[in-house]
Amino acid sequence: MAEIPKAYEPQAVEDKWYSFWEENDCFTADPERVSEQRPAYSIVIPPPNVTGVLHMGHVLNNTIQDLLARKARMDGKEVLWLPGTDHAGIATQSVVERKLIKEGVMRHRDELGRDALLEHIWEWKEKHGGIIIEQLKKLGASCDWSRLRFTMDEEYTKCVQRVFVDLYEKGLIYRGKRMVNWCPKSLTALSDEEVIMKEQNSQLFYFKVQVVEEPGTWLEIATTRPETIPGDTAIAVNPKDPRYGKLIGKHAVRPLPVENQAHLPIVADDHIDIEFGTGVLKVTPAHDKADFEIGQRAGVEAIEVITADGKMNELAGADLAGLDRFEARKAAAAKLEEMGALLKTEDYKNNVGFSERADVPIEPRLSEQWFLKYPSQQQSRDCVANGDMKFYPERWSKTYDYWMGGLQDWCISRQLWWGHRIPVWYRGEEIHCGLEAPEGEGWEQDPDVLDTWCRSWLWPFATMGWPEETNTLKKFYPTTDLVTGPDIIFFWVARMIMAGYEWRGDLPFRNVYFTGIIRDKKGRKMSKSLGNSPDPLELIGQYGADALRFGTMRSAPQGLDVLFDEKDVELGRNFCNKLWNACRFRQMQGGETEGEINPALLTSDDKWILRRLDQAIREVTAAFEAYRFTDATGALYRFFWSEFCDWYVESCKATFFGNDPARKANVLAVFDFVMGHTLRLFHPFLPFITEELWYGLGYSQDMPDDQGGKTIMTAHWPKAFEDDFREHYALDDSIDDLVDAKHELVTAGRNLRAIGNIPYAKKIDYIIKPAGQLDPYEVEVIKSLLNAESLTADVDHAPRKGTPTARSAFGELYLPLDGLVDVEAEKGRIGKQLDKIEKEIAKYEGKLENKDYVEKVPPHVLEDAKTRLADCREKRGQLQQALDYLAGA
RNA sequence: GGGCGAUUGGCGCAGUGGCUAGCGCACCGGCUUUACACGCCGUUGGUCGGGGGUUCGAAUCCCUCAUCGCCCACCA
Repeated sequence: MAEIPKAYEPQAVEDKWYSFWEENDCFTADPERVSEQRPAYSIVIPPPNVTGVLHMGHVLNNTIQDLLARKARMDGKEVLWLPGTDHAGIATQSVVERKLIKEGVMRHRDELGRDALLEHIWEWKEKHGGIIIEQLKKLGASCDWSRLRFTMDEEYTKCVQRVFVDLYEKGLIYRGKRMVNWCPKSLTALSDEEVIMKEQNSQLFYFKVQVVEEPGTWLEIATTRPETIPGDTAIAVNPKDPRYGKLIGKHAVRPLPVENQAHLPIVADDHIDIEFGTGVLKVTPAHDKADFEIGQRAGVEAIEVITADGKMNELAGADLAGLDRFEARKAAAAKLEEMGALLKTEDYKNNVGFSERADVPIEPRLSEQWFLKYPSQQQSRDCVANGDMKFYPERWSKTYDYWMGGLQDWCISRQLWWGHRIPVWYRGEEIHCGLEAPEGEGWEQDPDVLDTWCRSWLWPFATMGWPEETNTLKKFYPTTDLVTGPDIIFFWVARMIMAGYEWRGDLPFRNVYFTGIIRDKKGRKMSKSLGNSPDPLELIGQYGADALRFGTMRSAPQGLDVLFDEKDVELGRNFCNKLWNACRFRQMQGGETEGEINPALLTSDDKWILRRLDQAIREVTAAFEAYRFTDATGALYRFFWSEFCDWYVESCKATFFGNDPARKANVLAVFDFVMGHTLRLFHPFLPFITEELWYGLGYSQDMPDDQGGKTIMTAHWPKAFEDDFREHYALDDSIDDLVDAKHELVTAGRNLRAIGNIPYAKKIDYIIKPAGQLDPYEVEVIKSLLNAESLTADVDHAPRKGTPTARSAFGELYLPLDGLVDVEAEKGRIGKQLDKIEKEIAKYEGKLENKDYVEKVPPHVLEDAKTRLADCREKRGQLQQALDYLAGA
């Protein structure tokens, strides 16, 4: 740190140290090093989409992971932070398909064929796949890049197929024609979790049907989907409904299609809500989940009238066939009206399921798909309920438990090409499930691929070499922490837990930290269309990665959404600069680095800052244990800025600019001790600048050279002071009282300047009347902190009238100036304080006069109240005296 | 329809029965004080969403209402 710039310049520093860490294998986990003394710590990254770019959500999520990883290294653990990317089935395929269509390469994927399309996607992946990884490095992420995985890697693919085969053999996977959520745009089935319910402004159509057996009797039906009438195969009513009981078992005429007006049985079903609409439901088993079940119970057939891409087919009749489902709705309503069957239409708000990716209404559809019965359900549910696995914030465990209690089979096949092919082969009626195609001619592999999450759920162990019992797997599984968003608690977290138990016989991670959602400062979700989503790389360029990390962490309380404001990053930048300059100041004082601290020469301020440091270590360490990162940054911010810089460093100046070399050397030693600890406490949050300063100040000298040199990355995490340490340096409680009183006096003394309207730079004379024995050092420091020309200690000082006075337990401070005081303003100020004190006194007097209070309150509270009252009365006396001084001035 | 969360000075948050309700930002006033104007010093500002209850004592516990947000749910 020969030439230290006045302001911290992050760019060069960041690149330099990241390369250094990588070159020295600082991020590489070695299972061989794991031992009882060196426990393993592991965390797997939630793999970002391979073609994605870094956004603020990634910043939040990965900063937290990096904090945990770096803290664990400093705790002396062998750390594996395992990175990777996800191939993101539908998302990636749609992006590439759109691009190819735009470029005129194809109009539809069928033109190109499976292999050619996959080639294009791989090409795209190679081109854009590395971006996000490089961006994570910019953020400072200390991942073990030598273990980078991709969900479409050959080995990973093997794992996915192996799992499928295993589940198939266990009888947990089956194929069946069932109702699934069908996306008419992506032409694939979706799991329930991929369907988003949205409220829609729809219409409720009322129409009538004639009862066959009772001419003249009509049933009124309310529906939102008249276009599916041709697919109706029954009419259902509630058996308890007195209006319709006698009609059960009879038939009604289905009005559409006009060329085939079938007779439908009127059936009873408890599911029907008597209150809703007319209490009569048209049953369309092929196009509604509930209707499908009613149809099954009633034993009626299912007639499909809508095609895979959402159009009406021939069975819908001449009037509707070929129309899009939404056009058909209008056409069907019009037809009913024409027939005189439409009674009325009402505006109606209902919830409609949308495809998460394609954002079009899904179509419940009868389709041949693969389904999975979740394995290891009970264990997975129990481990969270009984606390073996902990969720932070804890409340998500309720959500988890609720979902685990209502598991439905999972539709895992997708009619896409980009993904893991289902390892099943067919030949005529024959079916074979296995990793390889069976011997012989004519076998055709199932064309479908597996749901994205059906691969992601193996992430914690499939990335570690499973099914081989690799050292990595042995030492680092189960992982320690998982950091993810609560939006994928079902998609991913729950399924990983089940997979972990099923194939490893153990939970996949011990703690799950759920981040909040990043929003803008107005609380809106970040989105491209709103343009409120800042580019993290730009922020890093402008403020530095440390600033971004610190700012984000500082505003991300556990369990709440993060209202992100660029101001936070600016604050992080300012903070780094403050840290930089404090170290720069140290550097300017010269002297030996990290000298021995001599207990005999410690000043009250030295002891005080050591005590504050001890407190900060405790707070930050506790905050880490509770995953409360805002608390950690808050404690550090306060300690470093308010306590260390504002008070300690300022008080050091009395010594640094004085002429007591022994004391100066000692203060420097304390400074280095505190700074060395402070840098380490900051390192997980501010990896770059702390490393730069660690080296710059020479604190790395005593570090063991066994790993990547003398980096702060592996410096030991500070420990709270032991008793013998406190005794050795005489860090007893009385220090706080002394120094607090001193600070109070100084603040009050500075205030006297404001009263006298004297600029801080102007050297002035103060007189102090100490309350007790006064150490010359204290006089020196107070003088320095007040920027006083002189500070005369005078036990017997009797101030003249009109003298502004400041006081604390330390003593009284006078500013003997004439004509500079706005007496009335000062009287008002003191009067205000007096009012406050009077209220306080009244409150405590009231309390202490209350018999119940005195009898029932715990002794220490009673004592506190008495002390407090006495203090207030004394203060009142002082204030009154101050008023006296002013009077007559 | 169920469940969860939030409601504390202008903004964002801390504070889960007991000292004077804290912090950051913003605001206001003053400072080119030789680490830092990405800074320093000093102020101002809150009857803790409303109501009720328990208690010697409530921001904190209970009940209730309100507003906002999220999740779950097959009323067509």
